[in-house]
Amino acid sequence: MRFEAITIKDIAKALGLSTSTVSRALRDSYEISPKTKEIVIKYAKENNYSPNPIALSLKEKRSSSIGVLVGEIANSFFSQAINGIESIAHEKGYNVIIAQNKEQFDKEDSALQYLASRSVDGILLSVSAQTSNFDHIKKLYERSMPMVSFDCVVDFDGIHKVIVDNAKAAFDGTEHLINKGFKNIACVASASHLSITKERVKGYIEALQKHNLPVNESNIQYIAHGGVIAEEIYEAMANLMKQKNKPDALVACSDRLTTNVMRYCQQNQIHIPKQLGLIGFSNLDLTDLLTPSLSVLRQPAYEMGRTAADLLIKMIESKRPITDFETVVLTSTLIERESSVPSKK
Amino acid sequence: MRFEAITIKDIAKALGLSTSTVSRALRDSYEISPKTKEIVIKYAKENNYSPNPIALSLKEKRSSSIGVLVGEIANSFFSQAINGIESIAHEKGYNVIIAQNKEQFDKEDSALQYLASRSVDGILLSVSAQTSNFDHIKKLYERSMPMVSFDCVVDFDGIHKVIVDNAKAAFDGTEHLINKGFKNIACVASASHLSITKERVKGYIEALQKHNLPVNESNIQYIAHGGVIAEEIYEAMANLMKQKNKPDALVACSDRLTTNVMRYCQQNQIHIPKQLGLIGFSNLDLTDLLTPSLSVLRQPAYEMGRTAADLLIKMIESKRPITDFETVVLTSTLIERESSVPSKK
DNA sequence: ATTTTTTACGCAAACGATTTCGGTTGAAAT
DNA sequence: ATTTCAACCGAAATCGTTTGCGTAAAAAAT
Repeated sequence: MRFEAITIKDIAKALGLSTSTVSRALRDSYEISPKTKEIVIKYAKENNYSPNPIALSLKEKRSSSIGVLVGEIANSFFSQAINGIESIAHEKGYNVIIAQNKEQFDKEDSALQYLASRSVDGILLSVSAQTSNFDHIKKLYERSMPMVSFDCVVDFDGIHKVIVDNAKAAFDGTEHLINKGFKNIACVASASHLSITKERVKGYIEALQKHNLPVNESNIQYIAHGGVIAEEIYEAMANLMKQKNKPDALVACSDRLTTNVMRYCQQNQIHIPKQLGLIGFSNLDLTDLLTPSLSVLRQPAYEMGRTAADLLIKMIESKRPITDFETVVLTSTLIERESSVPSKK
Repeated sequence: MRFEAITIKDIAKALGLSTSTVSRALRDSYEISPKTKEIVIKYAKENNYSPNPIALSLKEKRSSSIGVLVGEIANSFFSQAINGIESIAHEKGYNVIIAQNKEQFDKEDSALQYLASRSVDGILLSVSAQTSNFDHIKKLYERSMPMVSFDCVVDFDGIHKVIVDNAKAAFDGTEHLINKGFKNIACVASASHLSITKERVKGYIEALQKHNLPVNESNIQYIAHGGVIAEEIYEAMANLMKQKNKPDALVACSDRLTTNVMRYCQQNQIHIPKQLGLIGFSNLDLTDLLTPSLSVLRQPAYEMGRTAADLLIKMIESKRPITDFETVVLTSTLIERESSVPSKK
């Protein structure tokens, strides 16, 4: 059983006209008499005709759809970003095909092939935590597939990027902890090769240095899969906490990391913020409901999605090849709550 | 700038063959000599040819894509269900187009038109909280668009449905509270006209009746937008708590409702579970981290997605019209945590 | 050597829509 | 009466692919 729609041919036959006349009447061409137009439009409306988008795509050589490739839609940041992407895409007549990489390189690769083969007009992507080689992306890009990278961006030039002020956000978060009196601050970040990780760790280090605090390499833990595997974080936390000089606070560099750090602390009776101050990157809606309520560095996910989609569609619709590539940097927000403020005693 | 792929025509021209020969060679037809096949396949591989899916869609009258229309992807239940849908869809060669209704009728309607006009081969849908009239869905369905309804299902027959044992889940949740010693249990549910709401409220009432507890209509609050507007819940909670005979426990009938009930209690210094026991439907990953940790009724979202997608694809690929419609009922799980257990004192 | 069968390939139509080009009216202008 | 020119409409190409049908040449059978 398949959905059978009425075609322009059916209308032509029913009305004793040619398909070209019907097509022109529906597109309100000046070559068609008002009378004929009226008849055609009336008939089309009555039989709720709508043009077959596939036939149109074939003719126009465009599918009016864009692909979005992200870590996982269950991630609040991404679902918010997707909302932003869709708001722009729908406004401009594109539909959105979503694919997930689950922070795995091979899934990213196959999803990318998949999107390209489904002939999307362009792709928005945030690379997986496992991705250190960008050949698969470059290859597609060099075959002139319009692309915009956002959040976890690719590390080569010649492509639009939309990010937040990662270094500054991490700097602010770290400095915030310092200002609250914490002295030995650890950092849990995603895979070390990611630009986003490098920037955030850089901000963390700079804040320590500004305040003349020692930078201890063993206080920086990198999580290969970006937090989707909880055990990796538990292990990292165990490494941190078994040190002689245990950290008294921690900056977590992504959503998954932040929540899994909390989970570890809860399971191991580490009191936040008494034994460990915590601030983390997070776009979760529930951070205010946690105990303690979570101080977060929040990214403007919706805006990032909108910006990235806007850049992509401009690129798709541009007549000439783009040679001028932007890196749009949006600002994140520090929301101070309980987890980063030592309990007064 | 647009992504230009190599076509079968290009190969034909380059190799001095006809397009039909190339097509057949690539599809390994017996009519083509091994030699020719080899040449064609080699050339195709070298120039990484892949068939244009749009042309194929036009020819085959199918797009190999299915639409999914849900409340919002930021909702954990839906993002998990979508993961299940994608797992089946990709396995069977379909891609997934996601649309959101944001629990609004008009958005649902336009998204539905949108999906149909994008010529998806079938649609999976969970209706919005505002939807009490199903004409827009029926119309599409009668034009023989394959559809499967899941979670928040339509209220007419002749369509596959995938749901959980809503009444039983609510019954179990309510009985659980009763067994923990709560006596005056309220219920916060989504829009009253939804089948899912009716069933859950039914289960709630049955549990009260089984245990000879009075059913107090004013203890049942219906939330028109299903929880996306926090104020509606705050108002409902205020209504409940201003009663002379305040409830001592509460069953919340969806994710958003549950978390917003918690938020209300936190803002109004109502202690859970001391002043109000709480159990709620939720598929959030963080419910264990909340304070108190949240007792939940968890739906098998991933499995529901898989089941619904499987039914839909079977329907799409069926030769004959389906006349036998299933309602698959999966079981939800009660996870007991702190929010539903009175603090011992 | 002639006929029959196979093998291997090309032609053309089809899917649904748009668009270029061309043709037929009828009326106005000369 | 002839020319001109709108106004209106149709035929056909096009997008990329598949597929039924036709057919040349080669192989096999007579």
